[in-house]
Amino acid sequence: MTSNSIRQKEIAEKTGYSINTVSLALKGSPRISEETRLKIMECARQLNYIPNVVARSLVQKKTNTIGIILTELMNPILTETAQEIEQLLKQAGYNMMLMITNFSPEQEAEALDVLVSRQVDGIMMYPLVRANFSKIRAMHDQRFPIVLLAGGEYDSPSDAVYMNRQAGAYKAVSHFIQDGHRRIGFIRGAMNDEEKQNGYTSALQDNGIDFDPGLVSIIQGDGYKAGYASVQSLYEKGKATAVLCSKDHIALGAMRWCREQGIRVPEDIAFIGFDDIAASSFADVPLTSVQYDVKSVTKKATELLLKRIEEKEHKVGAPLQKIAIDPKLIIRQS
Amino acid sequence: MTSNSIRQKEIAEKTGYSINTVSLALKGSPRISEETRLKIMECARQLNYIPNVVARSLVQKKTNTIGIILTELMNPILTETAQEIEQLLKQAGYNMMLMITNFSPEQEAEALDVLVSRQVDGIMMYPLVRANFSKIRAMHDQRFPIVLLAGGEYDSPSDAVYMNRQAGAYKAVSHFIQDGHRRIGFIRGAMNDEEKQNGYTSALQDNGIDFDPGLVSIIQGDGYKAGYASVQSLYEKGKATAVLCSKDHIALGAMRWCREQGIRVPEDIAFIGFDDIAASSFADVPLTSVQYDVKSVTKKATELLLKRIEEKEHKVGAPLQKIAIDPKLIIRQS
DNA sequence: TTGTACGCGTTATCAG
DNA sequence: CTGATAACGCGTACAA
Repeated sequence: MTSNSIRQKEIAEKTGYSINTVSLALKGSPRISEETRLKIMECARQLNYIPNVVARSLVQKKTNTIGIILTELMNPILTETAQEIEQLLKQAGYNMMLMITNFSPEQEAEALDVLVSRQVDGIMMYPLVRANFSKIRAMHDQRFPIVLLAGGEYDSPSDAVYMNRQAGAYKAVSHFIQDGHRRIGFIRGAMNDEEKQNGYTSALQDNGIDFDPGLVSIIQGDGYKAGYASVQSLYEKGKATAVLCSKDHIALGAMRWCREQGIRVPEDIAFIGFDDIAASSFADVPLTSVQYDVKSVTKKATELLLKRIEEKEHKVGAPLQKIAIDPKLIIRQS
Repeated sequence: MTSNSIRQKEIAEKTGYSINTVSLALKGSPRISEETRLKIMECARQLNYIPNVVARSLVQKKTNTIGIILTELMNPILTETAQEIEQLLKQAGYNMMLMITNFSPEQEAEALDVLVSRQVDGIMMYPLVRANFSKIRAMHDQRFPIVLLAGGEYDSPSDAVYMNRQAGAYKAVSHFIQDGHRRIGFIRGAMNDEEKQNGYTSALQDNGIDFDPGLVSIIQGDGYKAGYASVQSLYEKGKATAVLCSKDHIALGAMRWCREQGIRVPEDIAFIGFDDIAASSFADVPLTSVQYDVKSVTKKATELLLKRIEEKEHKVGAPLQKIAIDPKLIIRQS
């Protein structure tokens, strides 16, 4: 695009060879003699030749671009996810087109369309809701490589790699129960926390504890503030002695409130969060947390996606694959 | 790329019109009759036609893609920067190719090359070091639209939008001095904090305070841990009564150490950080901080970049532009 | 070892 | 209003 943009044509004219020879020489084809190859390479270097990947993509039907669709970036899990994927893809010779949906089903659908029209070789996405599952299923059925980064509870319409959130919640609640807790609260977001709640309720059930809707609090907005504001009702209303929070931020906010009220953690009330963010280990009372293993998820997901792309190139069929990664409970003092 | 990938050719055959007519009809050209336009649109919808943007880009010499180069993503400022830019670009009809350099000059240079070869319409970057300035200058001189997101202190080789870090540090130190502090420490990272140090030293100088190298601590690695570990030496060695930290994380870590030691903030030692991250307002002693106004920076930068792209399309010349945004000092209790 | 001819899917130019 | 025809820059057969 730069004004001095030079193409293979120019270096062909300059060296006296045909465009074809230039093309072959530049990619080091053995069919070109060492001598002319060097001559051409040297000329290309002097003219500062930069290949036009768009043209190459058109003829090769391959862009070496992967689309990434995330609901947001400010969530530390997704921040790390994006960064890890970028690194892994780069190592494999791919680049990344990033799309943020802001939790909007319309933007999610739009992102899928845009990426397809841009001929990306594959898509990784952190899906929002079921809203676009039919679309995703259709793409998968047409053998478009698409890997979801979540999808435990539901019938994934495509390949998926995910942390088993339900198992994580189950582990956390079981840990509370082992410590003697019977009245266990749960603070969760309005969306996307169904799996965690399933783990919460089934752990209660398996231990013969009745589910009390009054011990579940659904919050909105910033986790820290909402945790700070919502824990009071659980503490007073049901006298919960332990609270599972669907995010560490929520737990940290709640613990802040407790400290200000002179309520001791974990003696008076215990907490477990999700995701094991950095701040959790540094909290006044280091927070026990269900770890989200970003590196494992992104690694598996990238491997799976690249495998799908390769399979497609070789027209190999393969069944839908779902990879669940079991979270660890990082036990600290809360 | 999907197996059923259908092109304008198919819908031309299906409807009996020429490829050309199809192309024009699909983009709603007034030169096509309403009737045939509807017929063609309907057919396209039925066949689920999706335009091939790669082919379009090749002929139009425009990809509607912007390259973003960042040193990392885990820094909350950059996380928000990436997210904001994505939103702004999307609104303007562009998509974003994201590259992370991991603070490596080689990766930064590589990223520039890749983006150019991918024919992006422009680049926004958070530059690492001067290592690639000559390359950037060359690109800018060839009228390649490229906007830097930092670049106060040095002679930017290209258009730039940035927070005036030096002014921020100056404000912070002046604030300390107004409060009666004379022994003011500075904890900074090994790289990219020269501007802040310049502001620090010039504020000292302007107030007749001698610069004491012993009061400057250069740290490495995670800010929180490093702040926690490094503040002791400043407190003991020089009995600093106030410390400017080049990041909020550092200040938060340092304040944590103080609390554990029974040192009162701000009575025994005061702190100011940089960037005003969310956690700062929630700290036990809410942290005074030099705010980084991400939204302003990204907005100005995007506007400037898109203007440059337009100018280039219309072959208009324009002088290099540098936009500095003055940071606010968010005064809290620390 | 090298050159010719054609195609990738779309838009742009010019006739009709 | 519509249709040929030629680009865009590169890669791949096939021929020489």
